[in-house]
Order: sequence, then structure tokens, then C-alpha cells
Amino acid sequence: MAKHAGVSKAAVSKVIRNDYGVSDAMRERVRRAIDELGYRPQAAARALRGRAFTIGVLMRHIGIPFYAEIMTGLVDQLAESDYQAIMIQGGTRDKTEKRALDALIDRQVDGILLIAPLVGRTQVEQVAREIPTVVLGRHVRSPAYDSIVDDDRVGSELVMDHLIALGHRRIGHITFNQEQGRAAEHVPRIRAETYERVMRDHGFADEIAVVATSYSEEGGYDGARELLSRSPRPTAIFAGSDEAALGVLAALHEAGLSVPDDISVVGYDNTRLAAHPNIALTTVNQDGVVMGRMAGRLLLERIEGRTSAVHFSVVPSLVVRRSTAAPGSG
Amino acid sequence: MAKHAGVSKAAVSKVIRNDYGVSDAMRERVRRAIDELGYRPQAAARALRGRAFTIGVLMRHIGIPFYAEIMTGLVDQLAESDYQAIMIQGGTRDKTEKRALDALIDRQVDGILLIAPLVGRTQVEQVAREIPTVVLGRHVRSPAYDSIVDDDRVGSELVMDHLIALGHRRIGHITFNQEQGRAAEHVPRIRAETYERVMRDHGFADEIAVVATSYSEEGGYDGARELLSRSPRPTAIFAGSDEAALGVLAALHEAGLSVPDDISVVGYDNTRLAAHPNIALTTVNQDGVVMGRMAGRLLLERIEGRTSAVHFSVVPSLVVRRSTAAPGSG
DNA sequence: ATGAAAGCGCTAACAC
DNA sequence: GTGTTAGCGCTTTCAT
Repeated sequence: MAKHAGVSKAAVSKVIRNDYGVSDAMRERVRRAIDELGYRPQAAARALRGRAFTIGVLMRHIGIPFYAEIMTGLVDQLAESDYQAIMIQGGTRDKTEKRALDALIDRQVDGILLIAPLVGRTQVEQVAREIPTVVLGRHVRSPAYDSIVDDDRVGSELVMDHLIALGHRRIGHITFNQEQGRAAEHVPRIRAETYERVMRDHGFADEIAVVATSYSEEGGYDGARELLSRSPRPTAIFAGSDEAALGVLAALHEAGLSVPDDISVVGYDNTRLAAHPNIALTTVNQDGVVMGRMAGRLLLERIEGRTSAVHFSVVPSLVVRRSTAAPGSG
Repeated sequence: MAKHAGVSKAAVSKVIRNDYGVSDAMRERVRRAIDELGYRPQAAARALRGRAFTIGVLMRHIGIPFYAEIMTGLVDQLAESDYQAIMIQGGTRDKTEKRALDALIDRQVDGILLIAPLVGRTQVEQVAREIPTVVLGRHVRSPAYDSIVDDDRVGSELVMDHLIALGHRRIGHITFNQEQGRAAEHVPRIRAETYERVMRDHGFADEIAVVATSYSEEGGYDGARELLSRSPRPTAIFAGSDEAALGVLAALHEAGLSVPDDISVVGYDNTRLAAHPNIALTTVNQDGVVMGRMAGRLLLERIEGRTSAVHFSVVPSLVVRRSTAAPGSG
């Protein structure tokens, strides 16, 4: 490559990196040679000496619509930089997630975005000492890394206020049963705590009914069946996620109960499906695209040298659809 | 690292790669040092000389449930190897996909899985000359790379036979309007052609009604509205994908038509949502997990040296749910 | 069976 | 403003 342009390797390197100390003529000559040869610098070689120009994203699975929104924002933000986002699946077990995280580190990524990681604060801090790190979806404010969350307290309050304003008081909640250790920073815990607090604040402490399963469709299904078996049964169910709400709807359908006439249902996340007319789920919207874009910005800033931590919170909004109504209207 | 174990770098390298010519004592010593130091080889440095131990997967977006299945199979297959799968989003435009593909190549991946790529055969062949490549979801049999497809002819026949057996003859179809150039290898084209062929074979040539929009929910919505505006309107709609079928359901809902009493709807892909009781979509199941596992196997084989091309076809099956019934039953 | 040495393709520091 | 040089952390070849 350098030979073809009749210049030194260093000159080529400088042109590619837009480094200073290159004459226009030199730049032009190198540019032409690059085009003629279709030359592309090898990321591995660059990584060995400097940067890999790669942002690694760790997520449990792909296939989750909300994650897709995050990626849209991230890619959009990185588009103007020289950085590329690569993704890796961590799975749902500690061990597989660890392996995936190690794989990113081995590949010398310049920044890491952890989406709702299983790994705890201490371990993330260890990684963050070496590599700029942003955690999305964990309510933890470490000085060692940045975080981005939706304000789950506000979102949950929106849900509860909506239901209570409609006249509900026997409201059930389905949450995600996670390990206790670091649960305080976990989203399901915050949504559940807010649910309980609002219930108490309104004098409905006796009506509190929380079932801990998971945020999956299956978890919602099981949770709803459990809630329905109680007597009297709730007039509304606040599922901790849209996924779980889908399971709730399935269980209600199976039980021959109609929504919202017999029972109101609320989700959280505003996945694309919630908007479908056959579902029409009242839910909380958190702007994943904005969160992803912010993640990209924070990572680029850290790569450029910022060391102080930034903790960003997105304000959610309630989207009211046809799955909620006043109780006993059917 | 080598110093800590009191051996040469070459010895460490051999132990890590399970190369021959290492005594048990040496292996033991190196292993212990690795554990003590928590040593991990840098992929970038390895890539420069040998392999990156990385499989790159290019897909349009994450967030597509079927792609998640493919990844599950791929990761499962690679779990027993030293290879890691990383994903990159190509987006829906030629240009962004090209950029993503280049990014994988720059990162020296050892193998590439292209999921329903926009890029055409010639360009893929160029890549495949350098890097083992598997294409999933394109009906093209190149001698230069492997391919994995669902047998879309069989799947589409299953759909049509089902509808015709129920008594439908005015069946509409919604397809994906792609560039004509290389359309022959594209899935939507094959599904549409099979639809037309079966219609003709049964003497329903006059009833053929194809609307070309896209395989998205919006595309299905628009397509359905177009089909409903015709007179007489179809008694059944075969949407080319579940996504599109969701849009069809939305349009029917809006038009006050009930499914399946007024009109039957069939999708394709058996995404998780199709199974939800509020949707209950009759659709075609293609085993994404099997396809992903096969992709991993083919890539590993190619990395090990296979040069002849393998073309693998998965046999789909029909999943009948409540969105189809005999015509005029309502 | 083991180690010394060369070199993969870049970047950074320095000399000119 | 440009070229030369050293070296990033591995793998590979070749002595020993």
C-alpha cells in the first residue's frame, strides 16, 4: 500500500487517522492509492497498537424489541464517528454472560455497553477500570462508570395513578423473581416497590398482591393464574413488563375473562406489539432510541478522556390503550 | 506471562492452542500460571498472525424473533468450539449493509454468516474467496459458499393447500416489493410464485390477487386495505410473513371484519407472537434453531478446510390456529 | 520437547 | 512535512 503510493507507512497511517502534519499533496496521493487498491486497514493490527474502533454491546438475547430500539439509537450516534458497534449475546446465566464479556475484552473493544447485565457492580467496576463502560437498565450510580435508566419510579407511578384514577383498588402486580443479592439496583424491584408504596399511600395496603415469577410471557401467564385464584380476584393487573402482560392476556383469555370489562391490564415498555389492535395494551413508553443514542455519546466521551461518571435518566410516559377501564364496567 | 511460568512464549502459545510437542509437566506449569494471572490471550494479536476465533454475523436488525432463534442455534453449536459469535447490524440499505460487512472483514473474522443479505451473489462470492461464508435465507446455490434455506416452495404449498381444502378460492397474497435484479433468489419472490402457481393449478387463475408492499406490519396493513377495496373482496389472505399478517389483522380489525368468520389470514415464520391467543395466527414454522446450528457447523467445517459448497434446506410445517376457517362461515 | 527469533500490519516517537 | 524505527502480543519456523 505504502509502496503503491510511493510514500511511507507512517504517512498512510496519518492520512487515515486525519492526523496533523500531512501536506495536501501527500493526502491526495495517499487517498488515491487507497481508492485504487481498495485498501482497508486491519482492525486487529490497529488494536494492537492503538484503538480497535469498536464498541462492544452485551445483551442477554437479541429478539427483544426494546433492545432493537437501543441499538438503533446507538448505531445512529456512532454513524458519524469511526466506531462500529458489535453485539454479543450473554444469555441468561452468570457463566455464559461472563464468557461473552470476556470475549469482548479479549477483542480489545474501545468501549462496552452493558444492557441490563446480570453481573454486579463490583465486577463491572473492575472492567470499567480498563475499558470505558456504560450500563443501561440498572439503577446503580457507580463513580467508575456511566449509567442510563428509565425512571422506573415515575413510570410505575404513572401506571398506578392511572388505575387508581379509574377507580381500581384491588390491583395485583407481577414481578421478576431475581436473586436477592444486588436486587436493589434491578428494575423489577423498583417497579414492585413503587407499586407497593403507591398502594399504601392510597390506603390500599390490604389489597397488595404481588406474585414473583418472571418478566416473560410464561411468567405473566403463571402470575395471572395465581392472582385469579385469589378471592376476591383483582380488578386490575399491573404486569412489570409488556412481555409479562402478554402472558396475562393469554391467561385471561383462557379463563374466559374479557379485557378491560372484567379486568384491566397494564404493561411496561411499550413494545411494538402492545400497539397492535388485537392487543391494545396500556403501557409505559421509555424511549429506547434516546437511551441508545445517549449510550453512544457517553462512550465516545469516555474514550476521548472523560473520567467523571454521568448518570442519565429518561422520563417515561404513559400510553393509554384499550386494556384499561373503570372496574366493574362489564 | 511466559516469565511468570518460567517458560518461553512459544510454549504458552502451544498450550493454549493444544498444539502437540508439549510435555505434561510443561502443560501443567503453564496452566497454573494462566490461572494465577487470570491471563487471557488478546484476540487482536492472535488475529494478526493466525485466527481471531470469531464468527461474524450480519443481520438487518436485531429484534426480529426469527433471527433470535437462528442465533440460539448458532451459539449452541459454537459453544463447544473456541469460536465466539459477534453480530453486527446492516440496516435496510445497500450502503449501510456494505459498511457493516466491511467492518466484519476488517476485524478479521474467521467466518461470516449472512442472514438474508441485500448484497448479491457476485459480491458475496468475492468475500467468500477470502473468508468462509454461509448465507441463510437466500435461494442461491453458489459453488463458492454454503447456503441454508427454508423450503419456501413447500411452505407456501402447505398454506395454499390448507386454504383451498377449507374451500377458499378468492385468496389474496401480500408480497415484498424488492429490486428486480436478483429477485429470483429472494424469499418473497418464491412465496409469491408458488402462490400463483398453486392458484393456476387449481383453476383459480382469474382470482389471483397479489399486492406488493413489504413484509412489515405496515406493509401488511397497506396491502390488506388494497385487497379489501377490491370487489368482490378475497375470502382469505396469505400474507408473506407473520409481520405482514399482523398488519393484515390490524386492517381487518379497523374495517370491522372478524377473523376467521369474514376472512381467513395466514402468515409465515411462526414468530412467537403468532401463538398468542389474541392473535392465534395460522402460519408456517421454519426451525430457526436448526438452521442456526447448521450454519455454525458449516462454518466450522469450512474453517477446518472444506472447500466444496453445501446447500441445506429445512422442511417447514404448517401450524393451524384460529385465524383460518371455511369461507362464509360468518 | 523446548526456546530463540522473525514477523503479522499497524501506530507512536523521533530524526531528518 | 516526511521517513525511519521500534514494538504492540501473539504464532510460526527453525535450531537445539
